[in-house]
Amino acid sequence: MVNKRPVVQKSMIDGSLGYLLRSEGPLNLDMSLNSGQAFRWRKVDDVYEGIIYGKQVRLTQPSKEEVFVFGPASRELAEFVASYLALDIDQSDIEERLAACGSHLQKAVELSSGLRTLRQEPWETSIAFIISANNGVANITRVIENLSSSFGDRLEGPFGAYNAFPKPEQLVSAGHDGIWSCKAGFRTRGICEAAAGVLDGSVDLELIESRSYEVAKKQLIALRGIGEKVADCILLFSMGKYEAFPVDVWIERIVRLLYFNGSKLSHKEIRRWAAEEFGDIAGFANQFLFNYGRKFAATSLKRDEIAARAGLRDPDTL
DNA sequence: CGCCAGGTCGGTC
DNA sequence: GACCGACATGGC
Repeated sequence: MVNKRPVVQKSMIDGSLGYLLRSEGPLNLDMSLNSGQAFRWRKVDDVYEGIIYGKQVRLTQPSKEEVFVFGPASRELAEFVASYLALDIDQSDIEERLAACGSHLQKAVELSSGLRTLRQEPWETSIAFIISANNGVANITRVIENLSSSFGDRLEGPFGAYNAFPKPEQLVSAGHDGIWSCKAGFRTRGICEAAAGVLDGSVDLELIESRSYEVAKKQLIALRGIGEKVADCILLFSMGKYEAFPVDVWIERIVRLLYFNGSKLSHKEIRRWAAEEFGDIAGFANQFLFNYGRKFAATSLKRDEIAARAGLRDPDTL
């Protein structure tokens, strides 16, 4: 799955110095940064500004399989960016294998070719997806921003001041009230406990990452605010466990519609089905199916219409 | 007012 | 095991 190291070279675009990263296969930077995996990227024209490993970066996609990292980025940072974007993953191979899984996946891949599964930082990703529980993307983004501006380090970057995502000790000293004031709601307790655990060492995210998918998932689920779905998101988006298949409302809808004629199906059954169907690349399939499901929603394909398409009389069975 | 959002938890049966 | 209501918050 992982082939060559991505090519990183010093370069210049429109008079700006920086590094050019070459991707292994299709890449759609815009889609990859705005597909609900990451919550802190801001777009201005065709330039994306974000924070990777605490460093402020600006990216753009000058051509089909390239990313430009605006200077003054070091080679080391450029390589972090390449790793974050998972440019070393052979995306052509992934997309071909998924397309071979059937016409639905083929369409889903066609729709979102170049959608990468990012390799983010486990700590920030864990908190972000604890926040995601029964929440909308706009709200999740707002809470993460509130936490960062209230408790993260205020830093001067090459493109202006910015706030790093708070470290565990910063969230611990923020306390329950501090986190609550960031509008985290009932997820506050989970955030507090996760921060305390990581700080005192009883929760070791690196160690969890080094375990098998099954063991790592059990250890994550032991934490408050992390259930099956959130654990799978953390495992997939930050720990390279590509067999993880997070099942949320969107995945449930699209899987039921495309593969089960709209009939009811428990989340457990969906996970089992995905493991059977996609095996070690279920996580990539999940990303494409999720985008596919969201696309339906964007084109105002609501419950009734989905039901009609699936040939159902009762949209309530959806 | 209602329902929904990249769900989880602590009850029940 | 499985099902169910409560849970903060904001948008529509």
